[in-house]
Amino acid sequence: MRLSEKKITASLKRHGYKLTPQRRAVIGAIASSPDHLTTTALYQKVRQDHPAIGLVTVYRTLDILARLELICELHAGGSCRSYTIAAPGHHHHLICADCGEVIDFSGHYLTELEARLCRETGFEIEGHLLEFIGRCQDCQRAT
Amino acid sequence: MRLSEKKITASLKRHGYKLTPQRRAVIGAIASSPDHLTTTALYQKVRQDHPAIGLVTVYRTLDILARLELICELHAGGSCRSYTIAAPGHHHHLICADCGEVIDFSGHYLTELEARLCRETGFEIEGHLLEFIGRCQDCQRAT
DNA sequence: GCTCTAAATGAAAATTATTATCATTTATAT
DNA sequence: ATATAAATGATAATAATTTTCATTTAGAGC
Repeated sequence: MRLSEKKITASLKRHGYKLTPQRRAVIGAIASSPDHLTTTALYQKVRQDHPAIGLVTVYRTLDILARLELICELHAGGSCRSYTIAAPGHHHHLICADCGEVIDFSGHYLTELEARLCRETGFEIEGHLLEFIGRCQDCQRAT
Repeated sequence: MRLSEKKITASLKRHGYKLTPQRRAVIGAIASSPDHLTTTALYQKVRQDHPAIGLVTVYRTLDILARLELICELHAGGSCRSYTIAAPGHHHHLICADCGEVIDFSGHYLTELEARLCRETGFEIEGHLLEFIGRCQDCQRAT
């Protein structure tokens, strides 16, 4: 279950951040897209509603949202970093190596492994990222 | 089991790439480090033996090696991209959120999940990346 | 070993992504 | 309504990566 826009703004306020129109616009843009978007893509999307917004503000907002774990940051091939609304505890992606499509899937397959790694390495594990790389149906056909 | 330097150079030749001293130096540097290194870190390491090498050549070599899947590319927090010798089929990392230490661990925990995802989504899965984010023992103590 | 040629290199410039600075504006507690 | 700390946007700075291009070189063929 993805976080709602309302929960996100509530969490921002709870943490003492002001709720500016710019922040609302960024949250709106990210919440209304099912996909992972890069900072630049998001900037362009936000500007449709809010032409005066600065790229820097988008960066700053994403930074805050990611710290609060309200959005999910994904690092992948080439030009790094993209974001999507967080689905708490789930960071499971299926990424198409050709077209870059990202599908999220849910599941808690890793609890046991996580416990074992804690024991064996002394790491304190905070989260995980599981990505499968492959080719989506469309790109398979396109070959 | 990590790929040996010899296997890497053999694969390069097999694919029609020339074996230049620069490429040997980059391969040597990456093979002799147990850690993930960023391009810049690697550049500095290579320059100890080969002071005249250009940063561009390091980029180019890493690019080729990554394409041939002879090294493993890791995208993680902040200043992206680091590399280590590939251990075919294993892309399992334990990353410290504080100091950035990366520990590789082995295991084949995902085969079953992978099969299920193929069935359900029609993706053709080529590989995966499993990262646990947490804090290593040193950084836990440092708090 | 010597020659030739396509491939590789390195210097420099160009792009792109991200972060810092700072004067101005604004959300919100009072 | 007002005061003020926080947020914004323009600009500049930094960092990471890629492109360009003239020069050099690995290695195939003799």
